[in-house]
Amino acid sequence: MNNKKVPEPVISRLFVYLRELIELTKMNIRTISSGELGVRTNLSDAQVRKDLGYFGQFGVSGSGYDTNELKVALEEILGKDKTWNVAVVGIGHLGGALLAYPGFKERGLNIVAAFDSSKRKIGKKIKGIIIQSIDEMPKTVTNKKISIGIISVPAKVAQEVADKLISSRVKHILNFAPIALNVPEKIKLKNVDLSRELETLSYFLANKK
Amino acid sequence: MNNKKVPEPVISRLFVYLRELIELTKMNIRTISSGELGVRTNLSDAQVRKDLGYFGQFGVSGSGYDTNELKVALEEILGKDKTWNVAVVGIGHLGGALLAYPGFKERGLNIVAAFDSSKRKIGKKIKGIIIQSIDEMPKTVTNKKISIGIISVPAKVAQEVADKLISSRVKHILNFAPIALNVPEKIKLKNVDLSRELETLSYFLANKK
DNA sequence: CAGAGTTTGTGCTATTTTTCACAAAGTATA
DNA sequence: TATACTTTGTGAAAAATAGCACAAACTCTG
Ligand SMILES: NC(=O)c1ccc[n+]([C@@H]2O[C@H](COP(=O)([O-])OP(=O)(O)OC[C@H]3O[C@@H](n4cnc5c(N)ncnc54)[C@H](O)[C@@H]3O)[C@@H](O)[C@H]2O)c1
Ligand SMILES: NC(=O)c1ccc[n+]([C@@H]2O[C@H](COP(=O)([O-])OP(=O)(O)OC[C@H]3O[C@@H](n4cnc5c(N)ncnc54)[C@H](O)[C@@H]3O)[C@@H](O)[C@H]2O)c1
Repeated sequence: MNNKKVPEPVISRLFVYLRELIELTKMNIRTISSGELGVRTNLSDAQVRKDLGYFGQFGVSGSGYDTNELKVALEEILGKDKTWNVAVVGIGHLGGALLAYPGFKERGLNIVAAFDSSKRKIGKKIKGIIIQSIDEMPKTVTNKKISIGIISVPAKVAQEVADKLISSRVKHILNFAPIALNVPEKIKLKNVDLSRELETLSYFLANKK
Repeated sequence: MNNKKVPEPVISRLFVYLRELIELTKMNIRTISSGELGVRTNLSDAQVRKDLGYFGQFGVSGSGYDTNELKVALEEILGKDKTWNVAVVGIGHLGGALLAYPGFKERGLNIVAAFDSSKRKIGKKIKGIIIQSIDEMPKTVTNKKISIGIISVPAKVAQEVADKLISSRVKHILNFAPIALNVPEKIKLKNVDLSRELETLSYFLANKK
């Protein structure tokens, strides 16, 4: 165990290990080596060990990691014993897909509120959640203890939606709009830029050797 | 201009610069400094200049970059003069959202085919595209010159879908299923793991200082 | 056109992240 | 219990990425 701050890529990979460990325990596989875990996650054995090394010593020389023990340890480290409430803003194609996805809840991320500006949509119920007007955001965020906001509105209104989320006291934001948002230091902002991912692939087509 | 290989994060950012330059030219802003471009994209001025430096010298000391000139140069570098054909496999919530998104076409990424395994869906038409059976993939990929495949099927069938795409001669893959896929070296694979993005945010909630 | 002010391009430095590589600690076998 | 494996944990090296800082190049102003 060391005390250095943990790089974000490490955190991100821990979720991948955890996901795999959940599968392994379901399959009743009791131990796994860093090498095998690496194969299953497309990462190197050294990477697996180094990542875990940020949080302690979980393995046994010669045999590897106890899958259940490591799973429990990672759940603890990653806060998987807790659940978090999430709001989605912009219930269009993407927002609707997010609302419909059961995988978030399975991972302790409960979408408990949905907001949109369209008169046609407000009041409609999707997957048990009533779409609300933006005006109700501050009240709802407080009442429902929402800590994460997802932005899936068009780019040109994304900044104002971000500001509204922040003034409503959401802690962190996941943004799908293809635009750079400005948020205060303390707010953790993650961007998912789908066009950019696809475009990057197209670059390799255009510049193939 | 230097000859070193271009890091992928650089490529990715060039698309962000380009997007901004398109806005700037629309707004009839003729020149922009690296500093200002950095502010607009949440990047440092040095980063902007370094990134551009991989491809040449585009700026003018004392005044900055000609927006239109740089836009044209980036379009050339990034292959934006060409268009690419894309197939989506798995027309569920997410696949449907991707099909409906007009932004891809605007960026030269044409979704020209959709595949699903569900009898209920095959034959149905979404946004002008008829959903086909997986069996038709090899023929369609060839006929429609599809070079990128998007995987939006459940994780447990994602590998077989990837294999099918590859044997159908798709060049690169964008994968939304939360699982590590194995693909040949020459295939560029990008993963978008939405749960992981959200979970990473929840980590910072669980471990806030 | 001289002097003040801007901004680029880039070598160098710093930081972050990954990989290497091996002693130490365990397991398995007989 | 000895011997041959296997696998961990981790410093130290390497690679990848980002940031600094400044001479050189250009603009602007009076
Ligand atoms: N759908 C995709 O596959 C895709 C791909 C890449 C990027 N994106 C990005 O994701 C975002 C959402 O995409 P989408 O396809 O779901 O768009 P969409 O048009 O289907 O949905 C946008 C929704 O936001 C709502 N909205 C508009 N202004 C609002 C406001 N001020 N407050 C609250 N709600 C508001 C609209 O009523 C609509 O329901 C966009 O920024 C888009 O660029 C989407
Ligand atoms: N929707 C989300 O917000 C979200 C979030 C995170 C991750 N994901 C991931 O994205 C993927 C798609 O999610 P979704 O919500 O669209 O799921 P979905 O269930 O709505 O759609 C999946 C589609 O794939 C089709 N399918 C199943 N097996 C197939 C096969 N062998 N060949 C072709 N098509 C097949 C199904 O018929 C269905 O239409 C999943 O891997 C999911 O884990 C989705």
